[in-house]
Amino acid sequence: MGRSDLANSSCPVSRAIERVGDPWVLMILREAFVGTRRFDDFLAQTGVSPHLLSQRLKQLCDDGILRRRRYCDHPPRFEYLLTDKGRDLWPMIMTLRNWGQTWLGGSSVRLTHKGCGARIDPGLTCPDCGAALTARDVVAEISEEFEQERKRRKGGTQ
Amino acid sequence: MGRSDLANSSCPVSRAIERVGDPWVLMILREAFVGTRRFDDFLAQTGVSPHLLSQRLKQLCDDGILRRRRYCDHPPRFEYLLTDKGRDLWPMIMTLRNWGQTWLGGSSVRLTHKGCGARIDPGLTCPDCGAALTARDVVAEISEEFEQERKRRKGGTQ
DNA sequence: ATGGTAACTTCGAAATTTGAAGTCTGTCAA
DNA sequence: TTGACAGACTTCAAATTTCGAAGTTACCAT
Repeated sequence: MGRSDLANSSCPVSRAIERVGDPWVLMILREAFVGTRRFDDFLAQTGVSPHLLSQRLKQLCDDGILRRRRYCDHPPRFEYLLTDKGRDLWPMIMTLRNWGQTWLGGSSVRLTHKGCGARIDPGLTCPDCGAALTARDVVAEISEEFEQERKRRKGGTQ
Repeated sequence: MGRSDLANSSCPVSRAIERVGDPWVLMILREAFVGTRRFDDFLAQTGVSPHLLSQRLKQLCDDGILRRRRYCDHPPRFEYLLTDKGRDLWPMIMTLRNWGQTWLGGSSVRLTHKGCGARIDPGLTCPDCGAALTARDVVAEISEEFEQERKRRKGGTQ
């Protein structure tokens, strides 16, 4: 398959991984959710090299996850803002937080729900009955297309 | 900072990214949740090269996310199983699915909640009041330690 | 003894990443 | 009017990682 083919897979998980399955992209997103907008701040807080940061920001803009906005004309200055598509990746970062805090220890980040004021650790729930969900509680049914893709690969062809 | 320092950060998100913020690790996890256990099946279904697969599986075992179990003595044969720590990464894969399906289009994966039988798209909710959550609904308060780490970096030192 | 399966390992070429240094455009303070 | 500074990058050589094809080890079946 090769990594660059992930985007064309019949699996929505693969397609998503192609866009955001990169440590620096995830670090950039974490920062964006904390309010970071400027190149040099991403640089300092993520620890990525300037070359890579430049590449990744371009890629994230191309993918519609961030947008580059000129916030000063003279001299030209730019900032990077989350789009709706980008903001919808917040559960990814939350899930990383939850897992990191549960299984990796170390210092923590506390979350408060503005709506009800409770201090929370948000998890996945069934939108229908409200029950908390784990891997065992859900059955996944993949598309016919994806089923075919898997069989083709199992055969060893491609 | 450099990528290898992520593990020691005061941020639980960074620490998690160090372990699972890699496209092949995520693909391996996706497969594991679908029931894949054997080397050659991971190989075929993820498209990773055998060398990298070997490395990543080792790393995932070291991190306690998978465990390597001998399922045949003669000849020696091994399989890779999710641990509790690994199974707890299921929300990551779900979140990737949700986002990929919403924003990237293409074929989909349907989920059914065993408990209530409903076809669902699970999202994050407040465990206290049950409301669905987005980035705007939650305030994050970072640890004093992490605050310090950020200030140090902002200064340009390190 | 030939072919097949499973789980890997090896290796050279190709691609990516790192880190330090430099560039460009303009502001501000002395 | 000169020099320091800020922000947003770009460049480049060296180091590291990844790719893909081929090979290895250990068995079983025919």
